[in-house]
Amino acid sequence: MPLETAEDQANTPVEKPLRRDAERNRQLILAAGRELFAERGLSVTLDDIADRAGVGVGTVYRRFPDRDSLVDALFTERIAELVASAQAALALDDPWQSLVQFMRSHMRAQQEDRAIASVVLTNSHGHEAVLRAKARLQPIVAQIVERAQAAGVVRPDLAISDVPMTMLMLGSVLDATRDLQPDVWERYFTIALDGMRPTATTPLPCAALDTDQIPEAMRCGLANRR
Amino acid sequence: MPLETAEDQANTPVEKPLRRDAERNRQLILAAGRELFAERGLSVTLDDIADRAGVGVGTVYRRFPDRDSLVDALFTERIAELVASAQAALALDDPWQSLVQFMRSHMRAQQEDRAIASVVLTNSHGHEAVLRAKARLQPIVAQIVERAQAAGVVRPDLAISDVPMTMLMLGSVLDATRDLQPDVWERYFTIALDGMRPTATTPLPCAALDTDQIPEAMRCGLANRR
DNA sequence: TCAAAGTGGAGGCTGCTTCTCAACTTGCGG
DNA sequence: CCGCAAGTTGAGAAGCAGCCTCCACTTTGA
Repeated sequence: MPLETAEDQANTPVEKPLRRDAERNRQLILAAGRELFAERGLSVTLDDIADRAGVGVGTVYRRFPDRDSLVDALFTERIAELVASAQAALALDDPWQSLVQFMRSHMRAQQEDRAIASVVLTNSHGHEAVLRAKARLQPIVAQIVERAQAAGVVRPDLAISDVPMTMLMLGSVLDATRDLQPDVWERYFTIALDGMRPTATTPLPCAALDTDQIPEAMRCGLANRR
Repeated sequence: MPLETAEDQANTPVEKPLRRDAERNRQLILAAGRELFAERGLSVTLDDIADRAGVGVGTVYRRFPDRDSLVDALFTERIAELVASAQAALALDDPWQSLVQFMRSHMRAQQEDRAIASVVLTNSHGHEAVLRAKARLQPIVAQIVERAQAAGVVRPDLAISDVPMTMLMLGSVLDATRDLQPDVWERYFTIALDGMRPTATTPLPCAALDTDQIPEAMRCGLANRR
């Protein structure tokens, strides 16, 4: 039996180092993808990205067999940043500020990058890398909400699933207004937060979605944003 | 000089009565359009509508030169209903209930008809008939909000434009959840309403959109819903 | 009865995206 | 400095979806 290759040993494909020009192009493509996804959302075409990167489409397809591979490469890191900021939020002493800060940093991320909501909230984009990154997010959110609830700083009928749904809602405002007045979402963010406090006690008239219904809901709610 | 035709006199094209079969088909097309727009939103194609109506595409195009003519024919009446329910809301004694009832009936309309938000909130669909119908809505909404403000039943920094924006937000929840649990929007409706009450006093951190920016915002925010 | 009105739906057109391929260029180990 | 594997390119194939036209045919009603 022959010696195993590094690839076999690690079970992750070795990246035999790319030729220098190829690596340079890869970086150009990643940079272009980052910019374009941020500016115009997930609906940009790989042709657009090739143009912006100053390379041919063929080069893009050689490096990233499909759009999701590129998404994977680009968003794993962005999501890790979100996870980090969620952890930072969770580390705050004040359970209410913890929730507020988490939601706000999520919204800021959406404001800076049109595509991030689609990737984070649905399961329709990217491959395993993105999935794994997202898997770390959900329990932190749950902790943040549960802690707020235990501390009595949110209305008692608030559910975990209300947080992503609120993100979705505010995201629609963001999309509508980013070209006119990119900060207006903060008005509705404030309204939503005030509506979540325990002082706002009109009982919520309907059961919340289960957390496991959220991906499906987001798939529908963001279908249009690609 | 020949006698003027009725058309010239009225400046509205006379509808010389259609042949019986043609009129029957027209009704079939309208019914199909109503159903399909309600079920699937404005993005249904005229081909789809022809199928549902059981007529050929050609027949649809003969009767309605473009999608917007059909939208005009279908939504003028729906919008008139909205105007009526807004007036009914305005007629209530309690200024707060007035606002709540208006918004709720608007949401109900959205729940029953996927297309109505796109038609009512943007200026991108339909022709003059729809425009004229909508023109009657805006001043009523303004009155409802102003009265609520004068009575001190909403936070003082609430703007008129916050109402359509809230509709947009809640609409995104509705779209996301209608197939899972069509009433969940009421949770977020409640949260939003609680956040609009004067007890919720975190000051709104950003100026509201002008009412005349609303159509543009809605055009962006609903672009995806067609 | 028959001209005018109306019909259907295959198919042309346009516009968009994804992805391929064959001819060409470049980097680098020997 | 050479040769070739690796890389590049971009036109265009292929596929799809929607919009709308056209004309041989049917139906209506004066």
